[in-house]
Amino acid sequence: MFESVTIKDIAKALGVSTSTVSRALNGSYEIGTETKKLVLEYAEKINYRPNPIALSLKEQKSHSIGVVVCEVANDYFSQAINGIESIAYNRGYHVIITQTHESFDRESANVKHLLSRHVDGLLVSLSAQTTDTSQYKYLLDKGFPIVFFDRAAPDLNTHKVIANNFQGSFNGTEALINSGFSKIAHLTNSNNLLISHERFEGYNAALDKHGIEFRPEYLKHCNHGGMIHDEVELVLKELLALDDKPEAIFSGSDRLTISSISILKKWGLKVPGDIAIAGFTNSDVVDLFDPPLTVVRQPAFQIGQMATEMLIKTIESKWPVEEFTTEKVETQLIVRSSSVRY
Amino acid sequence: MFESVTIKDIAKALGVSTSTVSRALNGSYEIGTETKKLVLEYAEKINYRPNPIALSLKEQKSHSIGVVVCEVANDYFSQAINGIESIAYNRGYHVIITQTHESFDRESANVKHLLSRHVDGLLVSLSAQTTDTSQYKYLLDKGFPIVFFDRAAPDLNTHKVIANNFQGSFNGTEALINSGFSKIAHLTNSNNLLISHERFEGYNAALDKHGIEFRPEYLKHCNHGGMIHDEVELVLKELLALDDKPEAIFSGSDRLTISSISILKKWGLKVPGDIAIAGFTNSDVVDLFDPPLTVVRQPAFQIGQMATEMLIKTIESKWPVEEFTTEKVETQLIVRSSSVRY
DNA sequence: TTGTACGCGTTATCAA
DNA sequence: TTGATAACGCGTACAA
Repeated sequence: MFESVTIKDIAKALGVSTSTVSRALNGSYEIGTETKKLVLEYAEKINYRPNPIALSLKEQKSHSIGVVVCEVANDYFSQAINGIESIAYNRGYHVIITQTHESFDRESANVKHLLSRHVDGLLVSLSAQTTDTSQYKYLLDKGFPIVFFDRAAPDLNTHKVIANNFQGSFNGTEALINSGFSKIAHLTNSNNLLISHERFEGYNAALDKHGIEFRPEYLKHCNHGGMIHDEVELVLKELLALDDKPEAIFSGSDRLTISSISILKKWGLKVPGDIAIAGFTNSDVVDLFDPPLTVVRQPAFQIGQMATEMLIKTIESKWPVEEFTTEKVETQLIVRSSSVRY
Repeated sequence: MFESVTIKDIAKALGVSTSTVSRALNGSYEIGTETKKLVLEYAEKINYRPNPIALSLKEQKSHSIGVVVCEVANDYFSQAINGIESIAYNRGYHVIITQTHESFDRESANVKHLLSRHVDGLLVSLSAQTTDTSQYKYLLDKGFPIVFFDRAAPDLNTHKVIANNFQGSFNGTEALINSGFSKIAHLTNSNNLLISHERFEGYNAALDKHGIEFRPEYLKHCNHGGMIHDEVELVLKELLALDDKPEAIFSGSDRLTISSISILKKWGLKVPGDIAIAGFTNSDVVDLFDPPLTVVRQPAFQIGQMATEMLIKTIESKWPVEEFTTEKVETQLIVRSSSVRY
């Protein structure tokens, strides 16, 4: 079953040359019909499978794609990887996953490692720390296929697949406003990330639409410098120490949403009640919170699929791609009682 | 950066032969000290990286390991994959992940696919549907390295890494008993899975220790035949229709725990209150349930790491392994107020 | 100490 | 229509 049958074995068994076998297998027409049939039947019989490694060496393609994400054990990314796998599998690619743990150094090391593995292309979601995108620029300039998903580099000219962060954030914030809150803080990821900007804009636009003035002291970033829990704790302390405390928080990330609730509960505050929370998350158990959480969900699986399709298309197109597209995928707002004013 | 530098390039640049370069790079001592130095310095300078594909072809090793799990987007498995990746990465292996979605057919297709990819070994967690393990037996008999983790085949003689399901289940059930429940149902995975047996035994032993009689009608399996949600709904209906309804449920799986709570809440039942729940899960947000859930957590990351280490050790040992080990990893009981009797 | 030649499995090019 | 051969990048047995 796993000991490899090669075209040599077939050639020897059938008394033909390896090139004949190769031609028969690859459907080339410059071959005798009966010879072809013979080879195909025998190949089928002994369950011949071409050796992908030899193919790779020959074609100078690894048929693998590299994935750079911050964390695998994360609802959003595990769902995205699911989507990536599903497409890659069908197209005959395999996927090498690497994690940055939000560190720029690990991110560059991962990219180098993947390159030394001769991956045919890269699927990247930037780390929160990353500001220097020159390595990607370098690769892109040489025509190396890279597709960014979710956390894209704003200045790089390539394919991108991202959620409609503006709209998602707008909707989530508006849900809080609709249930009577006007003092709404915004807790979000590193300012380095484009998604943070987009989500802030959505938040801001929602305030604007409802005639609520934006207060700079209500905007808090977490840069994932150290332990996320400590960072969130600090930021929440600052928010609660304000003269005019926020009544609600709209959170721009899964991890921040969960951390916040956890900390606030630890402090004995009721969520909602003392303070309401809504935010981005892809966890499917937040529905079971009491009360269930109002969330903005990203179509992670679909984003993974789209990015992978784009990447493979880019890899397999012989001509350098001229037109880069940015796909925006709609988010889903799920309003639950957690954003209802008590 | 990504255009490959080969030993040929180095040889040409330095006016030596490729074998000299190869020898210098591989630290062979039958080479002139200054030649060696020269080569190494130049290789470093132009950032030479051996082509892993050529190496694979030469060595008849792919330096990759295949992973078979039911689902990536699952707390337990994404954490396990994290562990797998961390070890594999360090040891120079990469990881090809496939999903069964609990289907036996997909499982065998995945194994075949991984084999045709020439993976050096397999890390397998069986699908809930799988009863026929002959394909693994066949491979193992040929000396192909396979390590099972979590969901192992009882009848196969190979390395296994599993959580101490008995103890975990015992502890979880006892936590419910300690808070005053005696009518405790057990909801668990397919009877095909060894872990289901072990978990049932743990549950049973806890009842036994506390002089509680086991009732067959309190034991319910979910076979993942169709939609898990529907299956759980059916099973819960049966439990609640009993003359002597259970006061608590000890659940033997992440998905079942979450589904149950979701359905019971949908029916307007309070959890706990009307019925208490405790169970296996690796989700880290169940702490935020109100009240927080009593759970048994598996050290998924560690299990992934151990399984990968074992597999790589098996792959790299030239002699067929005689002694197969079964590693038991302790689970962690986290008692929360959800198992307190109201 | 170094260079030449071969093989790993495959496809492509050329010759027969 | 088919076969022999080179090439992909590497390591290594063997020859020098």
